[in-house]
Amino acid sequence: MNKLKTKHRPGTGIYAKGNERIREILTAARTVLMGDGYNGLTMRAVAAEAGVTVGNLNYYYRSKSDLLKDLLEMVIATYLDDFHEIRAQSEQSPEAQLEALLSFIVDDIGSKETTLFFPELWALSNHDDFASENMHELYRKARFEFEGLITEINPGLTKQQTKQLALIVSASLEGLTVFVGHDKPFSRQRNTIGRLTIKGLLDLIRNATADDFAHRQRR
Amino acid sequence: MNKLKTKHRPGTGIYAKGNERIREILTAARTVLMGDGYNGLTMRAVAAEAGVTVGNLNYYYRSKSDLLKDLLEMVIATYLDDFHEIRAQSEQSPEAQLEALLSFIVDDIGSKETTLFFPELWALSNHDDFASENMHELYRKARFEFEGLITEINPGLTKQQTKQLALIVSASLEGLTVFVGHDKPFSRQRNTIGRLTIKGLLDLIRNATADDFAHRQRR
Amino acid sequence: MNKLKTKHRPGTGIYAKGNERIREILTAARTVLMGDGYNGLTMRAVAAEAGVTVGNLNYYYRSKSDLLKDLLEMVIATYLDDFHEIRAQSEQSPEAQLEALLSFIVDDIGSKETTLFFPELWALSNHDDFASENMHELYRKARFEFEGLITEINPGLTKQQTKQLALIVSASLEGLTVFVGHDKPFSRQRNTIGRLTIKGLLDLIRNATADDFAHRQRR
Amino acid sequence: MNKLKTKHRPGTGIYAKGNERIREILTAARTVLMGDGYNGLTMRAVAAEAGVTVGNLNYYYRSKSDLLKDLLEMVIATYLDDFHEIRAQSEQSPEAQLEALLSFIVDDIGSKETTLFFPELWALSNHDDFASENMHELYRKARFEFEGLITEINPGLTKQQTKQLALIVSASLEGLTVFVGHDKPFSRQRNTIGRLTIKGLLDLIRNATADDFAHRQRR
DNA sequence: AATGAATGAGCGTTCATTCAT
DNA sequence: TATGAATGAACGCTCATTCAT
Repeated sequence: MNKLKTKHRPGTGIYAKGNERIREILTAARTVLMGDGYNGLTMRAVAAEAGVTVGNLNYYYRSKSDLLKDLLEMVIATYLDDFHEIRAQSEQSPEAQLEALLSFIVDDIGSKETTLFFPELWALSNHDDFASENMHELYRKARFEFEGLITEINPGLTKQQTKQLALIVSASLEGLTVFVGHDKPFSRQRNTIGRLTIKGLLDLIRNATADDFAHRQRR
Repeated sequence: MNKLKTKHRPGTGIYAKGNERIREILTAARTVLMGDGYNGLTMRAVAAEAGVTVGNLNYYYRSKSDLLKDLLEMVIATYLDDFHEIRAQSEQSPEAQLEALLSFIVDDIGSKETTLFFPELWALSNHDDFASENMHELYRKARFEFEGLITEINPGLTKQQTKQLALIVSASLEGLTVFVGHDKPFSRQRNTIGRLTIKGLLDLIRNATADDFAHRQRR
Repeated sequence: MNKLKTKHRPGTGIYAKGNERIREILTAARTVLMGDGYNGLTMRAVAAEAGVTVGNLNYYYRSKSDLLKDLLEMVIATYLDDFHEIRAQSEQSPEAQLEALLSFIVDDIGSKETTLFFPELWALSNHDDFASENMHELYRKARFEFEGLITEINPGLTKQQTKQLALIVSASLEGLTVFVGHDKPFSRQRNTIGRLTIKGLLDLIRNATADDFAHRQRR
Repeated sequence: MNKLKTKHRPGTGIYAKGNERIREILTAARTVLMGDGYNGLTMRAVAAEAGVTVGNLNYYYRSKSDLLKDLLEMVIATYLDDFHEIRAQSEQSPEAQLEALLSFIVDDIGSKETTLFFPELWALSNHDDFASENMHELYRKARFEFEGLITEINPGLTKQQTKQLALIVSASLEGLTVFVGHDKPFSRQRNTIGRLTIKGLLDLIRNATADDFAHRQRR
């Protein structure tokens, strides 16, 4: 299902050793990206972090852009994996399932990785098409999970209305990152704020009617 | 009131000519930052955009860091100015006032400047203390406007609860940037999604009780 | 007698104010040269030290080279002035007079100014003709003082032999700078070492015979 | 015995090719330093002289300071090597041995390399700790050679007195550099002046008594 | 699969100098 | 006299990338 189109140089990463190197390189790249931002993501820094020479890094990744692509795909794939796992575990009411899902996201926002990675991704997506496409694909898949549950909770909504609600749910939580993420000013209130945000979203989903989606004239 | 501590080289920008150059430089820097991201924000690029030599740019800004500081302060100050203007114009019910304020923010999210600037700021704030402090000061002042209105709408809330609601309001809207911002995949649905998000937030504010803020044990 | 051919821009330094500025600039330049070496002697550094703008500094000195020339001449002239003063005070035996003169030089070597200035001058003289000429003129004048006394002490020597002895006297003392100068490893033994060096030189002068100057074949 | 702690980038200069490049670079750096002084010692100039790109120069030497350190150590080590060779060859009387040693130094002062290098070193040592330390270490080792011979010539001296005489010997010769060095005003009289200086020093050593080192009150 | 060597462009910054006012 | 503004070259250094081995 995950047709991962890896960007490392064709003919490399064939044997176990090379394959492992690639994994080390990508992990190192993630570390560097989170630590110093995209600005600090240099081939040299990645090579040093991975304990590899610059020449060798360029053997696996012919260009920095290729490395970035694989890096983004790897990190994003990781988030999707986590996501699928969570959903599989739930066997409760749709509300409870959605709440659990959103709670998981709030918790995840508190992790260092997520707090540091996503802002880089958001910024990158404004200047890099590849980053933009992959990011939106990630969010699309995440919203897909929400949409199923939203339909169960409020079956009267049209497909598009459901999608719009899913978008709001996703965006509202993402917006918390900068404020309650790891080491952020309100990280200690993450739980309270997260739960309250989720409550508001669940209420919105439950009570939404066609009227709420009507086009209104701007004054 | 706005004690702007500019960072350009002391002794420069005194006459009209120099002062205007500084303005040109900052505008150019903003353009470059939004166009190519922080990564593309080089002294040479700014100088070229401003139609100035590198030497002259360094005459006004001794270091790139100083330039960035003034740039952030300028852009952030602009947002605060807009903000104060909006609030002054309202003489309606608190709900209507808050709705107007949030609608303004949603509209602003649709502007190219905001869509491109804030993700850079979020990313930067993870690696640069100055950016972090100024960003959070901006948001603090924005929330301050919300808090007054929230108190009027729901006077039963404690100070802290009000603050937490204001944070949720701010974060939920900011989160929309990546999805309904300028040239983003859902920018054409910005109005509908924005209004719906605002509705959910207003409902949350109206109906919030002390219970909603209670600490619940995590499993 | 001192036909100081100042190098500052013609037409400047005419009035008292400008003249004083020039003095301030030269003092500042000397401070910078001694503090940071010739390498640190930049127009900007001198201007800052003198409390003057770069533009104004270039008004007085059209080029860095002109400033350096005046600086060298000023500092060297100062040394010559000191020198003449010393000699005038002596009314003792030639040996005592010479000893007093050399003692003065040893003391002077201990001063921060001399310790820092002369090595710069020696290095400069290898790459800058002007510096070389002025330096050697200074030493020539210094040796001239020695030569008169040496002749009195040992009248049997030819003119050239006297000159050669004067050169040895001068060089031997200058060589101490790097070792017993201000803040140098042996600065605390400056007195003992200086006196012993002087003793050796006086003995050499007293006992020198024509034989000592004979050309001997190498190997 | 020579624990040369080279400062070039770790991981470089391993193969013959790289090692030779380093040698070329250091030679080029020496040439530039002697030709244009420390002031003219730029990375670009060294790279050009060595026939290497700036990038490649920085590959071997991460910083100019590292390059300077290796340069100083190399040149200084060369002088020490010469020194040790000379001493080994002598099997004559102590006076003759010392005279030979000092004659060698006088000859060396006449070489272009020494005439140009040492003044730079003296100036540098006033502003650069590394240069200062290495320079004084060089002189310390040189004096060590003298001290042994002085003790043989005049066994009645204390250790400290011997050391002071050695210092005078060293300083007196070094002081000649500026006057009788290569292309200096009195370079043609180097031999005569050198021999006479050496004679004075040998006499001083022979005749020195404890009295000469007594502390005398300054008037 | 991996190394060290090398390139050339570009980075932020400083410099001596010029100029209009 | 003196200022602030401006230039263009050069500085030390880092970068992504290439290449021979």
